[in-house]
Amino acid sequence: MSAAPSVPNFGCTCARMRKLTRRLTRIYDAHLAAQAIKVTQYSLLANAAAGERTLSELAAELEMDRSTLSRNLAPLAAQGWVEISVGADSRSRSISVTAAGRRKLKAVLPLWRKAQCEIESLLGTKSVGTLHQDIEHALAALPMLSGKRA
Amino acid sequence: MSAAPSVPNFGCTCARMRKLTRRLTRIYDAHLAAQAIKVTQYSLLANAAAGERTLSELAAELEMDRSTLSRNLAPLAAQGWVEISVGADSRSRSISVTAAGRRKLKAVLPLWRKAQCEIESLLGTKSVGTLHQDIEHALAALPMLSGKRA
DNA sequence: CGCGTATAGGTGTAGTTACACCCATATGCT
DNA sequence: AGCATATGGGTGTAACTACACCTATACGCG
Repeated sequence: MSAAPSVPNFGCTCARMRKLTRRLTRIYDAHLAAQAIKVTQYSLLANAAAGERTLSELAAELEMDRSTLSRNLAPLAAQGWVEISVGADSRSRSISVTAAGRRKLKAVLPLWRKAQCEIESLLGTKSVGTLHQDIEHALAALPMLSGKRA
Repeated sequence: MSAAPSVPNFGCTCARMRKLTRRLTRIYDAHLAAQAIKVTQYSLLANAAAGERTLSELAAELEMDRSTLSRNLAPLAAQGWVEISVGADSRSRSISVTAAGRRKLKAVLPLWRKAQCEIESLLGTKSVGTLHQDIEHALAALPMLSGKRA
């Protein structure tokens, strides 16, 4: 099926991805609501907890515009979960997760796990696996196009 | 691999989806930029072109919050691509694509096609197929959770 | 040392997304 | 007819996303 892409709506990979992303985000957010945190924030916090890095480094990892990351960090900083300090290079900002941030991560983890388990039980562990593989394959094959070209 | 979901970042389906969605959106947007339209807007316009419907009906199809759709339609209406008129039920709004909107769709289609073809050639037609299948499967299996519960 | 350029972040602007809440209208029941 | 309730949309608020552009700092070269 779908020999040539002629019907945009049904065949648009981006639109489909976005639709599923909306659905997934709502499901995760519903689970995490009890801890008053969104899946986007939890994910960002968890990434930041992997080690202190500059804003640019973290943005590159997440393939997110630096300005986007800057703004997404703001609510986390406001809650005291991350600290944004001036780095060695005084132009740069060093992002680190605070003790409160680590406590928050611990508190949210079981809720995230429940969400993830729900997804896996609804989709089947196997399906989730292939979905992850597909995503990984796409991330490996597609150009990043992030921020500035070259 | 990934027996039990213990490492949130790497195993979070939502985070992975969001990351790939960011990447895809940037790629499509780069192609569509020549026609000064975003893939989200093009997709919405194409959906709306399938037939005149109320805002709620369209929102249900797209699984988008009604307020979200309302706001996403605003720029399209501002460009004169869609018309938002009062429906039979005077509380409702009827969304229809204008002649200009259809012309726009025609003009953008080749750009969208180029984007979609680039994706398919980078990923492989087969991979895109399985990705679409996985997405479809997920959309069929996961609860909508949209708007108001029940 | 000083100047030109490159780099790190922030701001302005704009669009995407959703929840809570409000207003207006429609509907149903008495 | 009249009131209670349900439903369709809009607004307020807040977060996510990115591009263009600006500022400040760093770095390299003469």
